[in-house]
Amino acid sequence: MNIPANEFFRLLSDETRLRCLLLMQSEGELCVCEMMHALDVIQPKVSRHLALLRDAGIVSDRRQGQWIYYQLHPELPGWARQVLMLTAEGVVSQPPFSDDRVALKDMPNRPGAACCA
Amino acid sequence: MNIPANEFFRLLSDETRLRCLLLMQSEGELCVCEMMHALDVIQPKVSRHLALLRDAGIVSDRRQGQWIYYQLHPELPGWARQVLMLTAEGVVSQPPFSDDRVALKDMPNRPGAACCA
DNA sequence: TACATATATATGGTCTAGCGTATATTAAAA
DNA sequence: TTTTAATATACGCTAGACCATATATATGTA
Repeated sequence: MNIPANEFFRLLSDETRLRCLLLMQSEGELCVCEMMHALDVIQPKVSRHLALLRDAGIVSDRRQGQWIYYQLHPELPGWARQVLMLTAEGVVSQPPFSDDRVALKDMPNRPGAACCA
Repeated sequence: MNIPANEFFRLLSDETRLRCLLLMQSEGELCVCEMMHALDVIQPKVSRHLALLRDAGIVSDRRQGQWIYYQLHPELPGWARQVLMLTAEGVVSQPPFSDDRVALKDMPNRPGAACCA
């Protein structure tokens, strides 16, 4: 990816997208239904935002059965990845980000990745 | 300042604002006319964007005579300042950011700060 | 095949960000 | 005090972002 810096930041400027990104940053690969549950957000909303991140090359996706898993794109430029790391360090202990990780852990029947990936 | 992370990124998502911020990051305090010249952008545009950054606590301003100098806010949270540093490292060698520094150096009659601050 | 689950996309609407132009404000200079 | 320079703000406009609802697609299961 070679997204302009301001475009990268534009994609981080939406709270839903930022929550998804920081959650992937800390938890690794996640499917749509996991993010729906963690953020308590309806499905089309999560999907739409993930599609924007995918189209920009910020995340990559992979289908496994009926689920589609997203993760930070492995080829994300170093500075962009570090921006996400630093941001995570700066805000993970604050809501809503802190709550998202808790809600994810509490999710019943999490699909495969968590147990048999 | 205690701006939410996504709001911080929203403010970095405009190219004009990001150019101003990265220029302040590398050059320190700058007045409006210096940024106008460096970015080749009309005055109300620069002013308006700087006002948004000031209102959010990302930059601070100081009047000296007829000029108003802006700089990254001294109390910017560590993670936010580091995000700017990393971004600068990642993109300063690319246009338009690279050109901005050159254009600033070439500016004739730069006001006080550069010579007698 | 028919149905259920997971995910994606299309649609129409509202709200806001950014723009250029015009004007107001403030300070220095004449 | 008039004028000039630097900066700030107001205004009307347009384009795009985001939303919820509805629907389409793809996979697994009965």
